Amino acid sequence: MVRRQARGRQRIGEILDAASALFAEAGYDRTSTNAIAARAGMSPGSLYQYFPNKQAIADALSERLLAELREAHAASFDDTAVAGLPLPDLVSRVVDPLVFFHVTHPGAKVLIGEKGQSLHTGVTDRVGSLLRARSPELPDDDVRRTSTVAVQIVAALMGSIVAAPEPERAALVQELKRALTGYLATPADR
Amino acid sequence: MVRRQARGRQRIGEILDAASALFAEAGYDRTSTNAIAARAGMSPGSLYQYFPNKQAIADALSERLLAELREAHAASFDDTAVAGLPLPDLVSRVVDPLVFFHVTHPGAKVLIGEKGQSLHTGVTDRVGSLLRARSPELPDDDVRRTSTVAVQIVAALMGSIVAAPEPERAALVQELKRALTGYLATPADR
Amino acid sequence: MVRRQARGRQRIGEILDAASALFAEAGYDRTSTNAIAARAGMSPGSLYQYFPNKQAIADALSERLLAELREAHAASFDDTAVAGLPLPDLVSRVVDPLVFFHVTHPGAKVLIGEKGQSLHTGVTDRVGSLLRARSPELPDDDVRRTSTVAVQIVAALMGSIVAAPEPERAALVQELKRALTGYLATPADR
Amino acid sequence: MVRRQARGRQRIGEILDAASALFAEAGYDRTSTNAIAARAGMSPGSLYQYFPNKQAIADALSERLLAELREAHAASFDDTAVAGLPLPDLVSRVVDPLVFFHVTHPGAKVLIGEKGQSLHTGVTDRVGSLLRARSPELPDDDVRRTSTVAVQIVAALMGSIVAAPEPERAALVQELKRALTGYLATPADR
DNA sequence: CATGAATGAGGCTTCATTCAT
DNA sequence: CATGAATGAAGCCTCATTCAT
Repeated sequence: MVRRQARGRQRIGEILDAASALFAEAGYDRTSTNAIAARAGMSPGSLYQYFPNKQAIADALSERLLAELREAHAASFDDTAVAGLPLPDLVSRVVDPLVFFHVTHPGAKVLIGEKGQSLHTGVTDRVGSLLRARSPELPDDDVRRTSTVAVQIVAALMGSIVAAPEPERAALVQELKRALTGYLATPADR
Repeated sequence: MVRRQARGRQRIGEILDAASALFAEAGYDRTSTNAIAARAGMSPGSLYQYFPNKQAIADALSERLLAELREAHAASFDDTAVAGLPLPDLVSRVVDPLVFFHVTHPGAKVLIGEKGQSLHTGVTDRVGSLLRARSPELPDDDVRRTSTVAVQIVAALMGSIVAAPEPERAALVQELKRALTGYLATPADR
Repeated sequence: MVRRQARGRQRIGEILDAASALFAEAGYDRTSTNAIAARAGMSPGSLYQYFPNKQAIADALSERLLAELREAHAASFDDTAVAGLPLPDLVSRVVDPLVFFHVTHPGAKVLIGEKGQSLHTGVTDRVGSLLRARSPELPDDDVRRTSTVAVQIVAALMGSIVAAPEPERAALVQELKRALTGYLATPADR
Repeated sequence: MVRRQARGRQRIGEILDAASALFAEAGYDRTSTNAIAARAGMSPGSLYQYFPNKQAIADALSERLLAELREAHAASFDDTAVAGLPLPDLVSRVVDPLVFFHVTHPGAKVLIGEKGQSLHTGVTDRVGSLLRARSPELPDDDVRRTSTVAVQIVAALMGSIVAAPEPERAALVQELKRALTGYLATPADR
């Protein structure tokens, strides 16, 4: 029965892989559940053994992406050591795995940035806690707003970055870092 | 026959108004052409007299939005006088009408930011020419890249700005300006 | 434009005819909307131009059947002259057109008898008003109960009657009349 | 292997219990075999070990209901002593256990009354033999017809009876008895 | 040129049934 | 015999587009 569960997990993974690829290619609305099932090598009925409806697939995909993202970031630095880093270094430590992640998971760019989808929320929270660690005196509202803006900037540029061929990609990543650094270094008021 | 053309232009305008409203409410995919026709007070058949298919409506809407946007910006400053402005002032002169425009035309936020749609391209070109005016010595590639990034930042935040209720909206606009100022003020290299 | 409406009414009629036949053959659940459309000589999409969903077709069919039934009964006697009739005659005047009606509209037997469907309610109300006319002193609850029971008896036997070939059919109609006469002639209490 | 068979019988019973409950809740068509299996605490595959298809479950359930019904009736009186009873007493002796049975087995009301399902046939035969015992001189056709009609009347009203809350239920049972007594007491001809 | 009925492919989802384990 | 994942046809309904009037 442990085999059963392992098999189930694998099939869920296949579904999410297929959905990720198709969402990346055509977006959520234009991706049919039958197409996801076909790409995952199963029948439509099987897909519905694992997910109750199309939205649930997107949700689960968001969850998985978020988890993988957390893992990737955890490998890049630990939150406690963050307060002392110079801003450009911090930005690089955050952005680089993020870019790698998105290049590796092109499906992410469709889900991230859509409010209410858990990935977006999760990433924003994570960035918020980083900001909080660096600026403990900042009001909660400002932390939330700044992290939201930062995440949206990243999300906005990520599409171009992922789509760009390699020489240009690096340049765009530079630009993203410049934008974030410039944004976060600029005093909030005035 | 001049009357004919005037009538046609008006009907096209009605279609675009309807499409704009519906795209804003539900997005492109979830807006049906029949709904657009109904909102525009005409039959589906009539709609197809003016547009060959759904995408053409979105394209025409993008064109019209771009034209209106140009007009709005032209009223805010003239390109030739831009070189001397301090950066924060320039940003405000660009961003404020843009925000006003998007608040007034909520449909724009669905179309802007989608690559290949003419609005996006047009706005990027326009920003590029502003950059060029301020930094004549910058390589073409850098101008293009910087303007693309700037436009994407604006597009990314515009959604939240339009959606936010007024006290928060102003705060988000501040953040957008901070982001742009910070980005453009930060030296490209290093 | 009057032609348009006439055409629409006709197509609605065709849909109801088709639904009636199929409901009679297989019942509501086993009748597909695509089958109704096909039998009505139109595409599934056209059907949905006239009805928002499957249940609405059944409802409209019930309404139409009820109206036709009212007409048939109105031709058989007028309510005001009913009080003086001997019970067997009254029963015949009610039952005969009903039987003719059901033989002519086999779809009716699926809809009648299902509580909450308007035909059933309508017929019960009508029978109730007949009872009320004959026995003005009867409590409301008894009128309702008696008419409900009478209608259910008719509905229950109608299936066999419609299904039976002619010599047997007449015999069953006799039985139905006997049942109703016996029921209504028997004093309620004791 | 006796254990085997005992186990099998028990599982069949569980399936029929589950089916009975679900048929009562939603009807035959709207009850899925998977739901039956789940309610019976087994897998779909196991269910199909005992029944070749969905209809066979309904058939077996009808058989079982009929057997239980026979048992209930046998406890209420014996056929040989029936000839001498006054009609109202006979009706009560038949109807009361029937009502109790249906209240106890709500699933029965979906199956009874559907021609060709064995429960209906069985009940009709039983009533026929009662009639035959009381009126030995009656032609076979009349016996069959009368018992069919009587059973259909019972079946028709049973739905309302089972569905009604208690004060109303008793009243409806009274009505049912009145209907049967009236029907059977009324001379067949003229 | 307007109309709106008509089309039919296709989307999401369910479910009776089978089969590998 | 049990399990439950797998199947795939089919059901209800939508919608971009066309065409007769």
